[in-house]
Amino acid sequence: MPRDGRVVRERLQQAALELFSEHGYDGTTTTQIAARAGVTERTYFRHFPDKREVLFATEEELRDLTTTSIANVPPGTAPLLALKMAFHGVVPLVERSRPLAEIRIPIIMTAPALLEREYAKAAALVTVVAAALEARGETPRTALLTARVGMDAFSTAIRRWNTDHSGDLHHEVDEVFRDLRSLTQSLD
Amino acid sequence: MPRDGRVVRERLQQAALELFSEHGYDGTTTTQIAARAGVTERTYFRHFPDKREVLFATEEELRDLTTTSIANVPPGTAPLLALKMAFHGVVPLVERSRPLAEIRIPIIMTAPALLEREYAKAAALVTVVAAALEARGETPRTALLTARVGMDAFSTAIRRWNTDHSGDLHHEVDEVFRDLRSLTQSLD
DNA sequence: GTCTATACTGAGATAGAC
DNA sequence: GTCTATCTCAGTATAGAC
Repeated sequence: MPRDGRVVRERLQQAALELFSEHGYDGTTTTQIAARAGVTERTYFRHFPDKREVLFATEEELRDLTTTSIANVPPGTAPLLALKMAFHGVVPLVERSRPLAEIRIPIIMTAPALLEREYAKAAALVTVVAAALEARGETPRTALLTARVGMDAFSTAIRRWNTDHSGDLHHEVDEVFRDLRSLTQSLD
Repeated sequence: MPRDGRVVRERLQQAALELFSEHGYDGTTTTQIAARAGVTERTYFRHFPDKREVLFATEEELRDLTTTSIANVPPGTAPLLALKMAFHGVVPLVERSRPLAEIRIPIIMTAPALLEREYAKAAALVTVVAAALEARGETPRTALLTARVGMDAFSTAIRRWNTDHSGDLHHEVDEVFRDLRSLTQSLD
């Protein structure tokens, strides 16, 4: 058995994907995941703090790229526009992740415990985005509202891109921000 | 021991509030909650599906009032404006709930497991709001985006109202929707 | 790596409310 | 008697302590 931590970690992730797909989340035990990866249950919990987290370890890359994308938008850009521009920089990562997402999402949808973790990850991302906006000089008030609305827009774009099987996520991002603009026109 | 289900349920909720405040969420067992309410642990799980849910049973009232408030907005009103108007109808309930919220929120903030449930409840509310908008004739696409953005606005207003100790939630609602309007101006 | 506490589940028995 | 709420008992799996 390889002792390389990264290898073990990836095997655990792969084993979890397989077992959750085969027997469902509730029908799979952490012992089974560990066994299929060739390690003990104790080793599983050294890599992931709980049974759910094995499915969410990919979020870090998204978080980091989002943060740097926001930081790279030219200074002085209005906050929501800055997010829209930054999201275009994140599109390639999301597009690359589609094959994995097509396995992950059906699993997550069937287990309330996993859905909760998904929402928590989204909330954590909003916090990170708000911090990135504050680093650009926005006030905490503006940063938080903008981060929430912006992440709504981006996740809505991704959702439409997935469900409508549309080819271009860039296009969906632009469209959802246009929708956002017209929705708020009615507030005058 | 009283066999009335409602009485037992409320005693479990009260016991949980007390014990979580005294010893924290992790420092409290479901057995202790049940014992303080004068029932067995098994009875606790008859009333609440898990240890967290005892703190979230009040959400139903908010959900129902939100739904009816949206339905009562005059037909033909633009969707985001309709939500803003509906939220003003929900304000009294939120204001009335403040004393309980002041006990609940500090507990929730200290336990990641409770935070996750809070996010899940918010997501469920977004789904309900989207359905209420669809019932008004909006397309699913518009309904979902509007529901997400609208609930962001409302929860941001409530958050500002709580942290700034401002007196009037109506005012915060109006202000956050004005903020939303000006944020999206930059998208042109 | 071992051991244990605790969250949670299922089946069947029992006790009040009507 | 019927129904529903609660209790008893026995167990599994997660997660954390040692």
